[in-house]
Amino acid sequence: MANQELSTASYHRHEAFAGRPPVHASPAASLPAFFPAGAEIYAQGENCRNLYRVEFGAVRVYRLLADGRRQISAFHLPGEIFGFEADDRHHFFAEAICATGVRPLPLSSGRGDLAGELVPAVLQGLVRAQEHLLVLGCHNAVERVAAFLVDMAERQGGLLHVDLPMSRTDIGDYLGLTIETVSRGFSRLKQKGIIRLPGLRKVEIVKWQVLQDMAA
Amino acid sequence: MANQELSTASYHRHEAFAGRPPVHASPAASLPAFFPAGAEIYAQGENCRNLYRVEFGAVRVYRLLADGRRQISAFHLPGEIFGFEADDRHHFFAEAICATGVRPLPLSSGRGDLAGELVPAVLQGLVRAQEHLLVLGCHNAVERVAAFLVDMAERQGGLLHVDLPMSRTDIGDYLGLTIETVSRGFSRLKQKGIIRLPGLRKVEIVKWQVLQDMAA
DNA sequence: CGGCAATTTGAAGGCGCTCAAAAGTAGTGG
DNA sequence: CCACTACTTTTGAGCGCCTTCAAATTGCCG
Repeated sequence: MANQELSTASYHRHEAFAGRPPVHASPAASLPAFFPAGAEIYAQGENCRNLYRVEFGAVRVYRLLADGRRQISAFHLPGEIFGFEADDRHHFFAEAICATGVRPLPLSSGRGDLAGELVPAVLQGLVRAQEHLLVLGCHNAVERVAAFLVDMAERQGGLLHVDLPMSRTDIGDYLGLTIETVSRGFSRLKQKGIIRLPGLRKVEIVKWQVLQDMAA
Repeated sequence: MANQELSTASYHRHEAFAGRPPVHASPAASLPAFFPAGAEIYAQGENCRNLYRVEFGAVRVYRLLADGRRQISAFHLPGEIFGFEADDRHHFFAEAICATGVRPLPLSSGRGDLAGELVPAVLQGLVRAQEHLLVLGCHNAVERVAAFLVDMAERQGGLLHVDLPMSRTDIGDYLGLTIETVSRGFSRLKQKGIIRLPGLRKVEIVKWQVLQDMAA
């Protein structure tokens, strides 16, 4: 499980960033933090110190059950804010999927340009969670994979070439499926000519409309 | 599907309320509205006029797929606020499950005691959605039913006698199961002595700890 | 009591899971 | 540059849980 994502290669690729000044300077925001692949950003039970905005890379937010089952509740891509909690404790784990830069945001600055940015971010998180609920509650395996690809494509700017920073295991734990079933989903979509797989973690969407219809 | 819930009996039980003055008088809040069982509170695509707080009864919030599949994303019980959206349109349907009173709340009153109440309510909605995601993603049929009962019991004050205003169909569409599987889940729990079923829509929890452990 | 609808129970089939093995990739060292 | 190794991903076969279809039962109200 701790795998190639921890390799020195992917780490060093962005290592220089740690010393660079913040890109989007903001009076209220702290300096960005760098996390290598697999690194923990926060853990369940920890105090909430602040929120986070992804600068580059990708983050998985998940919960664990006593018997080891894992539910990834969300992936977060650059520009997205995560780390909201109802009280002052984290109820989830957050980890960098690949080499990732994250900017801590003040938790509840009474004033500041952030105040107007936070409520929409929470609402977007709620919308995403509800969309995900629909997928888990109503969709079969292939439809879930299709919905996942459509979502990732839209969040990467609507391009037809999608980069998946996460492993099949991550996708499985996100979609409530095993890695084998996820893999079969990809294969089925490829076999039907809906997508192509130029690389292990690259997807090219050939028939966008068909894919979107499957995701319903 | 439109069933006994629409019976005149359950309607008239609370009919007198419509003419009663608001219980929790608040300068910013409108008068409460009454909805008989099965009545639509708002529909997907409608403009968001306001939020709502349940005064009595119960509400189901759901989405429909083109082929008729339904995902109930949340039930709302007295005291809870619902109707949040990311933009000015409703993306869900909301219906009264039984005879229900609902108080419309101003959408974004810049000032007023409501302002401090809204953000926690959104966050609670987010927490609930994420908890539900965990259930749909990681739990089997019996565990889902157990989790549902635990949740309902806690939201009704932690009592061991739980009233379920919703039908098995509603529960199935909430848990991503068929009504038959939901029913078998109840039967299994009853057979194991974990719950008793004094009535069709009444549950008595006998072994709280066991039930809670199943729900993980 | 009789009729209707919801719920429960039963039997058979399908989809996804488990177990297992093969194929493909990336990184390391010769 | 190529072989070797460790890992992820893919593919295959059999099984189990949930769904589907069907019938029996229960509860509710006229």
